[in-house]
Amino acid sequence: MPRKRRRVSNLDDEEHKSSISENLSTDSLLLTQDGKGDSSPISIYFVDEKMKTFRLGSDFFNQPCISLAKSFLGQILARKLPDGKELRGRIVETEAYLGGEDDASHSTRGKQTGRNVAMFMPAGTMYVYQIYGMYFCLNVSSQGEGAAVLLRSLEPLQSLDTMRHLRNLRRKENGKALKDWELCNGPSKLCQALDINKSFDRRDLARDEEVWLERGTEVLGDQDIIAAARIGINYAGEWAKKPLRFYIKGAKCVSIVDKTAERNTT
DNA sequence: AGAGGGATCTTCT
DNA sequence: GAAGATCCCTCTC
Repeated sequence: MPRKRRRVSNLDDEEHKSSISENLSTDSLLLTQDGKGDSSPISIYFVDEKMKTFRLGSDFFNQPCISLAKSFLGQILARKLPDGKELRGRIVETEAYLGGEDDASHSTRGKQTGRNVAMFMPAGTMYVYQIYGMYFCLNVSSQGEGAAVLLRSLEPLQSLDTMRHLRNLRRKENGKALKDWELCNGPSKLCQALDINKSFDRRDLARDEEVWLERGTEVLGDQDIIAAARIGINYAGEWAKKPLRFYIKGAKCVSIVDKTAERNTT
């Protein structure tokens, strides 16, 4: 039986030239980890002359897994397509996968395989794996052996028309049009919308030319973050219940809202 | 709003 | 050979 495969046609040409990087000020070049003031400020920015944009560097990624999972919230994931078009989205939901002790992690019990080696590579390395035979998920390795953060949802900011086009490639023609908030509200949806696939596995998010992270404009505090159980890991026993999923309270594009967790957070 | 099933194939046992 | 860090469509309440 011939396999159906829709052709990836030329992307929409509408321009969205507004550049977020141009609006970034330099007065917040320092941050304190966890906002608790218990560690000295670290420099996390550098200006990539080649790309003419601010981006978060290796120091940002080199922090403990849970800390990094929270720190991702509010930051901006940027993607440059081969045709030069830039897509951006604000990260609103992540999950921490701690490594050896974590039964839900691909790296549980220190298990290292061909698939998950990126989890053991230096902090900031992207781990992209295919799931259910047809989707991709994007993780970023953190401090800690085999630990990584799954990026689950973005609030689309730039080039939404292109994101919608990329998302529609695998959908029925008769299907309902995707709302803006549905473009990236799931781990594999964001990979579709930003055209992130297996070729990004093991690449460095701090230095890659096609995808990078920028400092968001809003400063978040602990009161803005909900901690809830992770999704789709019910097989993991006790670890399935641990509050290792983090999302921005009230954010529109969170994939699954946990009302119980929100009640217990106030 | 929620339940259920199909799609689809790599990875590891 | 089976499961899976998912998504989408359809059916029902």
